[in-house]
Amino acid sequence: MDKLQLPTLEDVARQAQVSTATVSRCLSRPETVKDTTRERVMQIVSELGYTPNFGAQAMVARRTNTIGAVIPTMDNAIFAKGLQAFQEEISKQGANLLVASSSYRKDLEEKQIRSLIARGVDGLLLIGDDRDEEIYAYLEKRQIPFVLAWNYREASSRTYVGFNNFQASYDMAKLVVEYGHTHIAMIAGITEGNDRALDRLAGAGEALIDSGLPRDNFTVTESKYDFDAAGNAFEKISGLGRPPTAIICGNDVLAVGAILRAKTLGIRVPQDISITGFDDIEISTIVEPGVTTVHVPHRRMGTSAASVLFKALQEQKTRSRKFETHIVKRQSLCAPSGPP
Amino acid sequence: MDKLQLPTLEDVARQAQVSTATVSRCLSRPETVKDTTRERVMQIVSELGYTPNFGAQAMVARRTNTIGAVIPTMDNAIFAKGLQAFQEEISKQGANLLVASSSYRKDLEEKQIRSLIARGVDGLLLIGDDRDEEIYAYLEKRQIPFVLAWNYREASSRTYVGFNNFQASYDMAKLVVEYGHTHIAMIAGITEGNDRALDRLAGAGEALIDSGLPRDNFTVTESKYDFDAAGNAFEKISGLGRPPTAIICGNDVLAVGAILRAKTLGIRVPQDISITGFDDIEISTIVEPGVTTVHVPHRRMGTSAASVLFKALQEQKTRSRKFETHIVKRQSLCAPSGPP
DNA sequence: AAAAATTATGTAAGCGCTTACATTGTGGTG
DNA sequence: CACCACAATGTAAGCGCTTACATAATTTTT
Repeated sequence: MDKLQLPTLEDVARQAQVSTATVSRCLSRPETVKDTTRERVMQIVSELGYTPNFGAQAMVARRTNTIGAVIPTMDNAIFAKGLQAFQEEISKQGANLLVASSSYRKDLEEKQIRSLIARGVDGLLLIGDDRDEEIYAYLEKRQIPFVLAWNYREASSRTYVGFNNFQASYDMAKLVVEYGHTHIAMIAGITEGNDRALDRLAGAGEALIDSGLPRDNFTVTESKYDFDAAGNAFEKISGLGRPPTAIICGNDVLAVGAILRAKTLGIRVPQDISITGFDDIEISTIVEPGVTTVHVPHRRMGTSAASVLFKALQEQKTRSRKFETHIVKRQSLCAPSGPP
Repeated sequence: MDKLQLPTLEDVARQAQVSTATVSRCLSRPETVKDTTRERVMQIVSELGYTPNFGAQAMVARRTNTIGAVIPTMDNAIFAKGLQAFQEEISKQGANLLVASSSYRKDLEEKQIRSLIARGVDGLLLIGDDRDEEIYAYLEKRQIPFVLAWNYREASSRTYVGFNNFQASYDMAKLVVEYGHTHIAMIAGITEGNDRALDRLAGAGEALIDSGLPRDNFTVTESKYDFDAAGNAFEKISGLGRPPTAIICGNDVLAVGAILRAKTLGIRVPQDISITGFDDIEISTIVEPGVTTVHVPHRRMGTSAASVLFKALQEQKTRSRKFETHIVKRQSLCAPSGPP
């Protein structure tokens, strides 16, 4: 069977005995058409099950009412919550969301961005800001409004909707020090192409230096965001000659992965070693001990990203939006139990 | 500043001193153009940063290379994993994914489906099959290929890519009975508009009847998919005159919610009461005790849904694809500890 | 080397819609 | 009742692209 021939504006016009212009007006600005005519037209429209052709409409309107989003992965509670909220807001505004994922790979992300633009998205949601200048230039050139989410930078001409990863991580590290820890490790996310991971690493590092701890007391490992990889990183760290008394993790997945492995190894958290997380996703409350972590307002951030983007679409200008984070204390962090 | 005037095919053609047809061919079927010409054209294309206009292309090609998906929510590991895999496959095929969520509401789902179709999606991914006949008629009329995922029905003309929720739940209930439980409750998902939840409820019910248990020994509560609601359901059940010794939960979120509340109430799982889940999402392995649950191959299902859809797009016919599930035994289910 | 076959390119007709502008209809004014 | 203002509708020119078909260039065949 052939691709069905859908009814066109002209079909409606013919049957309603009016011109295509009138039908078009009935649909887009009904108040400009006489009541009796409009009723007759709309009758035919629904009779025929007419729906305007998207391509044609997009072509002449020069917009698609579609927003694109490129996120590292959907399969991760960190982005899922925010993205869901983003989508809801988009939908509320009568637009649609085109999603692509980059698997945390710069090259793939660039490909996805270009693809979404070729698909005619009106605006873009991107995560973080670590990408080639060339991409920004392209975005600029094509005049595509975009917002950078999940991070925030004070002095920047770009539009951010997020929080200060550096500061939040700094605060967490300071807290760990306040608890009395002097030998600290960090399991960071892969920092390559991930400004959030890098900022969190840098923030923690600076806090420890500011606290006067010798550099040697701070060990850093990078790990992929999965339980097993984090577990391996934990195992390596805990096997060190003089293991740290606390591990700051770049996010909750890493923290939970570390805790799970600790259990396997018979290491008690937090008595033997403290562990902290970042993001405050669900699993942090489920694992035992609960993870002391940085709470991030995922949903509000997603919703806000959408509204900022819409504002950019209507007016020309936008302003960044900064969210505050705070530390949620659970059980995975406590004071070190003295020298072994 | 005005909307930037992007370069068109004609701009490229003029600068490369060829016709628009040649430029178009360079882009779509490069092998039909002489090497020297093609190189000259491509040079200009990249110089101008030309990207074909989506609307125009879609209009004449009568396809958008876009697949739509309407899922209950992205903010839930159940769909996130599968959707991510679905998206990856779509992307591999050079198409894009348009996502919408229905919040488990039939009316919203219908709206989203219509909206996606108006946006010109070439095919659709839908979850389950409980929706008005009218929608199927519409899909049929517009000849939009679609697959129904996360469920599977033997005798149906529609295309399913999923598993037998009824059977899987039946098996789980049978297992619970085998362990020796005779008083059993179920915390089901909201079954209204959710065939998976309904099938799981029905499957468990039938298993208990087949096992010869009196109907009165089986209590059913429906609950939203969140920890707190599930916790409330658990509390209600555990407060009954003669509480059941096992609770079969419609999915893992419900099971974990129940376990969490049990802890709060000082009820031991599984010693005092056994709890089972469904879906085998991450949290089932993290919570203590680990949840005995039905493992579902989320990623394979997502990938498969995409390929089935592409096959539908190319040829006309598709076949459903059934996945097998199996029970993963963890610690939340054990034999009842004898009469209280 | 001319004819035939093959390859490369150009011409132009749409695809379905919106909208500026032109035309026609309607009712109010002097 | 001629004239004007305004409302309702129609006409037709694109929007940027693909592609069938026509034409020109090149290679193969005899």
